[in-house]
Amino acid sequence: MGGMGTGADPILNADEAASLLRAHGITPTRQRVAISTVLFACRQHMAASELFRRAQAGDTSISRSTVYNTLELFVEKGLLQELNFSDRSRIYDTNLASHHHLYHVDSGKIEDLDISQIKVKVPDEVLGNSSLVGVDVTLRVAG
Amino acid sequence: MGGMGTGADPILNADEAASLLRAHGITPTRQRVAISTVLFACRQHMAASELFRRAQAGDTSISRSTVYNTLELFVEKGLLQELNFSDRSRIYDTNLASHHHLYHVDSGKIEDLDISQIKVKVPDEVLGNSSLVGVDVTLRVAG
DNA sequence: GTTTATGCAAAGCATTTGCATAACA
DNA sequence: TGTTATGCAAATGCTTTGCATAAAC
Repeated sequence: MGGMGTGADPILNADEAASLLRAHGITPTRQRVAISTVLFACRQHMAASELFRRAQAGDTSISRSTVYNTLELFVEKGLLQELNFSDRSRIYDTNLASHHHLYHVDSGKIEDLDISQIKVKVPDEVLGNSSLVGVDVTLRVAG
Repeated sequence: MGGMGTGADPILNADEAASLLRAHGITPTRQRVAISTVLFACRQHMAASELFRRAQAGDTSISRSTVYNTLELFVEKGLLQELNFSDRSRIYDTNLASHHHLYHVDSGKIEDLDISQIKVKVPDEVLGNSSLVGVDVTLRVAG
């Protein structure tokens, strides 16, 4: 990865997770803490469905609805970013910084690229009357 | 759209569709011709599921499997491009040229951008040992 | 007559929904 | 008590699969 990050440590224990949630205006319930832990334990991109599976496997049993509700809440509160890969699943990213992606077509792995690593030039003409909300770049690579 | 295209006319009749298919090494069955017609009739991005619905609505009845098989075949034979938008559906593009996308976040509409309209600079370092297969840029715009 | 394409119905998978229960302030 | 969170089970939507039939060469 490109040496980015938000300054937070990659791994959280339960107490740290609770603080993080509170800091974002989220009531730290047992389930939300568990989800945060799974999410930030392995700093990587994770599908909602996979998170549900992992959460169930752990000691804290959590329902599907709660997982989906919670992830949505986390995005709303700025704790996560939702990605746009066509996996027919919701993919979340603990990396909050604006960044691009390197997609390994063979393995399906996704890596982050620092925003500064890719230069994109968008002429005003292409936007017309619309305003630019964001630029997503995905480099597809093989091997 | 950005004045691109592959030189083909936007609208096909049945005979033209059959020729197009043959030119790509595809046996022009009744169903495949019908699918091509729907696909190229409205030159735009279309989801597999929507194509299925439109095809059924038309005079030629086509099964789900045939639609999905055919779209896969068309991609394989270079008649279509499959896109990576996270709509939880397969989206196909009749525009074969390498190009980028303008995504209207409000309406969900997708527009094509000519490859020349966006300049992207990818330093060699970010690729490591992998080789670049493609660059996908999506501009998210509002309003 | 063998290969290739199509159709049908069911299964699979991720997500969403409605409503009842539980936790919390 | 009233609000907020969770759980369960069923429904939804799109895609995939297996196998039988039909069409093409």
